Amino acid sequence: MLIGELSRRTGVSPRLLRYYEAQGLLEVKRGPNGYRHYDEDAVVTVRQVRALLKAGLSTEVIRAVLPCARGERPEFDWCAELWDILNGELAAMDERIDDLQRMRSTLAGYLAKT
Amino acid sequence: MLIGELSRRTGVSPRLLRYYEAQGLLEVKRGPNGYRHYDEDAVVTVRQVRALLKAGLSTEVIRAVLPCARGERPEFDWCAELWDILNGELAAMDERIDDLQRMRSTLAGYLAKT
DNA sequence: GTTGACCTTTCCATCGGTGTGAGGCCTTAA
DNA sequence: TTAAGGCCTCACACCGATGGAAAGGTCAAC
Repeated sequence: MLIGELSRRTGVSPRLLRYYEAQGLLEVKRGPNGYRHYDEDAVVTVRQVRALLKAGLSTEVIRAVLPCARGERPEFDWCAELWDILNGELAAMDERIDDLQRMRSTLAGYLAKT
Repeated sequence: MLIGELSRRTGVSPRLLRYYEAQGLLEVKRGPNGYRHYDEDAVVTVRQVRALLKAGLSTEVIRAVLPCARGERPEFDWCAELWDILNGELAAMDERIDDLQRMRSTLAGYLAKT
């Protein structure tokens, strides 16, 4: 399918689809026109990319995560390293959450004092 | 105290202290020189700002949060609104965490299948 | 009076995910 | 043949927190 259709089917702008491609997140073939031709899988891939971005991962991390998420080459040590990366991300998030919740109770305290 | 001292005492660069002021997070008086003069409270305020930033809040949200965090004017409806903002932030974070954890179990599934 | 430390403002840069627009090619239908 | 609409690349702009440089004012100490 062409980029417009993929855009419509995923709700992601063509601009971003090209960007994801440039970041190595999305494979695409070119017709003799130079037009991009995506296969069906692209829809799934784009959805995964969006989900991971929404989860706060960078495209760089996603590039590492994706092949594993797609079930390709689930090799041992390689995925273990990946696992570390993800755990690092999770830890960072947990820390942020903690900070936030601590502030929340502080604020709750101020509110209660009223 | 002058900006250099506040910077030393908080570990925050003068550049950022000026930025926080520009964002309306930090009050400061000027001497006849044009030099900024901070009072003692500024140290506490800066620490609060740093904590909230680290917790992932934007300066815009922090501007709304701060007066309440400092115990000033803890008025009802006003702080209720604030509460909504914070809950919104927390909800967004929880959602991101959820996404991330879902991806994590997906990945874990792939790993287990090996 | 000069040196050096400190302050001022203003402007430019960064990074990553996006938006937007210009200028141009391709294809199809009127 | 032309108009419309889809596609291409390239390039500039934004946001938000932060760093940094440049050019200049101020003050204290020697």
